[in-house]
Amino acid sequence: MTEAALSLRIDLAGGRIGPGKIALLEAIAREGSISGAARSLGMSYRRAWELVSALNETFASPVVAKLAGGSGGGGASLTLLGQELLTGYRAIEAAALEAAALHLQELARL
Amino acid sequence: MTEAALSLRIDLAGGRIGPGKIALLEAIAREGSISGAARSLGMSYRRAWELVSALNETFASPVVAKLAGGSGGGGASLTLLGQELLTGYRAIEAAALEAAALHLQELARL
DNA sequence: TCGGGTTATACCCGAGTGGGAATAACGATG
DNA sequence: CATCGTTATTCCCACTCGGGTATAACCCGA
Repeated sequence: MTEAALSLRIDLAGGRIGPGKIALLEAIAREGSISGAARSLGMSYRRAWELVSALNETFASPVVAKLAGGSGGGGASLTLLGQELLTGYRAIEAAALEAAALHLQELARL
Repeated sequence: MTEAALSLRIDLAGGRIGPGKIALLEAIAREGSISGAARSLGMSYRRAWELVSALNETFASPVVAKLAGGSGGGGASLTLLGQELLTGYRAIEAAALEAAALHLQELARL
């Protein structure tokens, strides 16, 4: 039982990306819409929309593709860039976590 | 030139510890007082004191030893626990950074 | 006994954050 | 062309964070 958890934040040129935005991206991919993702995460639609907006501003091309109106009212999905961001972050997270696991246990028993 | 920087935050049972508190601890060790550390970091004494208070609440025993009054007005220094926390965090940071460096470069060119 | 720099603490206030609600725009489907 | 759930946007407001300020308490050394 490791009492200590590690959370990563990446500073890109366009902005910061942390666990919250990553979780939102995953929820969007899973739910198929921003509003659905917000509901799923217990977050207000307003905040989710703002986060997506910030995410899309972070890179040269958007990370989330949005569609207003249409069948089912529309929806949102990850662009290829968004999927790459997701897997990239998770890869960094996994590598960092594995490398730090030993030291983390040590620190947890302080 | 790595465009992407990584910052770590550790969630212990008693609270979270990130780059800010670690920098403060280092400044206290270097300056010998909370107020000196605050000045050094361009931070208000009020905030520095609050961070130290939060840090000391995080663990069973204090991380910063404080002394009011006395020669030079008093001062503050790191306890043994505080020094261990510092080196532990830096070790985790170094390990995580090294492990993630490759993936970070990849992500930076998105 | 006084000075001085520190810790310790309370108060006010501006800025930023984010929720809640309301409303418009959208567009495929029936 | 009406419906429906979504995106998009705008208000208002409570809460938090942190700076600034002020003041007390502290205690060694001169």
